[in-house]
Amino acid sequence: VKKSVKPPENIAIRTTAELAHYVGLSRATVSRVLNGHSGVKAKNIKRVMEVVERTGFTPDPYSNILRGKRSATIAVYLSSFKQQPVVQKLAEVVQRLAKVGYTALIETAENTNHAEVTRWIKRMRAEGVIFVGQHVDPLLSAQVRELALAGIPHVFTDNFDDRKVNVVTLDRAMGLELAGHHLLDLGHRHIGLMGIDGKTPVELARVAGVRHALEARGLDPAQAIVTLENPPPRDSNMAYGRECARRFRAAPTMPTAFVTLNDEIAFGAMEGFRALGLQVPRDVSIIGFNNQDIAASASPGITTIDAEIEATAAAAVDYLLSQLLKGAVKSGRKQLIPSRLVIRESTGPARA
Amino acid sequence: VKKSVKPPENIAIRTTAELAHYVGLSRATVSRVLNGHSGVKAKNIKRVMEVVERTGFTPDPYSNILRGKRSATIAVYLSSFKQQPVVQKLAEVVQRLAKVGYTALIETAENTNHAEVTRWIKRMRAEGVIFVGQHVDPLLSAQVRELALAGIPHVFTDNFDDRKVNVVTLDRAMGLELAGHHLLDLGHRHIGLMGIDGKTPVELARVAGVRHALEARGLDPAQAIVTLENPPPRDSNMAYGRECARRFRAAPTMPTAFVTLNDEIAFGAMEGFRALGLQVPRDVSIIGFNNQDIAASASPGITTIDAEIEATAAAAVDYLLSQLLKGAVKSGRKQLIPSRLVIRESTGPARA
DNA sequence: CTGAAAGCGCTTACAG
DNA sequence: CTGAAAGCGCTTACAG
Repeated sequence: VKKSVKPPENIAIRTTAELAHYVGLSRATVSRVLNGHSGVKAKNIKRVMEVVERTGFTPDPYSNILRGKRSATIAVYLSSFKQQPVVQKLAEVVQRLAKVGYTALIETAENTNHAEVTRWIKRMRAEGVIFVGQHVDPLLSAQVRELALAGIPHVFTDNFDDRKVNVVTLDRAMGLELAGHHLLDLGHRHIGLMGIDGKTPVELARVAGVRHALEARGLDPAQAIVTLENPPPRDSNMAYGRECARRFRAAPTMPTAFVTLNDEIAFGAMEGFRALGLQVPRDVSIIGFNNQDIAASASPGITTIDAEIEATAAAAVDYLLSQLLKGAVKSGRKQLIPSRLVIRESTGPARA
Repeated sequence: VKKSVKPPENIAIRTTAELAHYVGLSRATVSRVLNGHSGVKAKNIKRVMEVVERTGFTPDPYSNILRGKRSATIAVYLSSFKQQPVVQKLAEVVQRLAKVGYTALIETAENTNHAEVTRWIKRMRAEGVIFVGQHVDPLLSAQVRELALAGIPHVFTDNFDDRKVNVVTLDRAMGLELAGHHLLDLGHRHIGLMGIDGKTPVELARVAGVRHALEARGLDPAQAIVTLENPPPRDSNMAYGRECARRFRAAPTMPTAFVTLNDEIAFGAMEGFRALGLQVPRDVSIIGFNNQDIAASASPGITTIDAEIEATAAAAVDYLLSQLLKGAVKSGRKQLIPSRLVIRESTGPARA
């Protein structure tokens, strides 16, 4: 064992072989020190660690992956980069994965064909997949099944229309039910819907939430829920809200309260009603959805249902990790994240 | 060479060795086919490709990285996940990298110590780094220098206060200069600043932009630029804008036009002035910054300076790639992305 | 035109 | 307590 000369500060150690040579030990022993194995002379541990700390040497992760170590990598497949909430959820997921030592590999439906998802995931040796955003391609079902066969677990963070798929998503029905009760408590008896006209499962769940609240009070949903016969086109959310306000005002039954698809529509509606001489919440109450910045910043602040992006991302990541930990690939598990109503100033007592 | 039996559809081929065995050839030949090398019998090419296509086999990337192939990986280091524009720029960067075959590895200053950035990048074998968001830690300078020594190129997508560092960022001074000229064209002679009170280099550049516009018309900036002696605290941008409006209204000199730090402040200011009985743009003109959704959706639409997030991300990625391509690590390069004024309805002729 | 062998960097039985 | 050797999956000189 030759004494190591006091080295220059900028010495670069790139491999365990170099490190071993430098400290006058074998690669095996150096590796043992690096991995904290017992049965190495204290003197040698010290000698190795001193150099490691000084040079910042870290073993090449790729050789270990090659040897069969897990890649510590999770694929995140986005519906799109263009949508604000999707990107926000992505950020949350990436962050949570990082905290438990996983690196996220990100891909979009915009770049890759849905049919290639599986191949991409396998090629990258990802240990699991998280789907973020609204994925609609039914081909994805087959892909997910193929992944399961390959022992790769998955989870969707938004509704995906397939019984066999794992989904963690916000309980929107619950959110709307809370909104409904809140408005009923305030004495409202006619509730207008804005932007919730579609027939998608997600939107139907929202309507069902309002209906439940009404039925719980013995009210007739068919009579209490008011929709526009002729909703305007929806290019800009705010403009849509403004125009909805105008049309509701002109409609035969003008409700005293509204629930909306999102905060921007709610904001536009507030503006619209104000322009028509109505005051919020004195004359009209309005509830948003998502609890975006705008809901807190608007004046009056908008009562809204929180999107629970953090909780959803956390639950999705946790569920994926639990599959990974158990080495069990699950399917068909549905988890609903409870909704939360954030009460601000845009809702008030119904006018007598 | 043994004839391959018609295989079951779900055969799994995981390595070139398995593939070679399956088609009755050597790993070397299979590898040649996989990499499109010439000098393989057409019959054998066909035989291999047929199985590759059916099974979706892709060679393990990690073994190639181990052999010295580039990792096709770029580190993206964020200041924070909490800021909207940072996350947006991240999305743009990730997307652009993906398009040219690079995978982004994402890390935040929130999780990692600035002092560990270099180590993280080296450990992950990233080929380069993109810094996104406002990084303030001066320790980062040393890290970047260390990266350069290791042959790893970098670029910042936001101002970073170090001459030796590569930066691609929006020409904010130009944006404000355009805003200034626009307002002067409309006859305004007193321009109020909202949210641009700080003494940071970025904010000083903004003020300089307005000053240039004024000086180009022979006006005295000291007289034309109006600031609040007592700006309110800035917790919420919208609330800040509203309160600024109130204080300017009460101040000795009430400007006829305003430039603001961002669209939300502009929005709040519009609300604030409206609440005071002033109309936009009849009585007051207001210019935002960033061209966020809210600027387009507001009513009136907000004249604003586009943040050019896409152009900035594109230029940053391009610059990093060019370094990678040339194998040359550069330093001290500053690139300004030209600003663009988006004229909407919140600006109009100065009242006589 | 094809195959056997070497080698990328690491860790872990195995042998001492 | 330590080291020489094997092996992860791939590609590429080298030899035929």
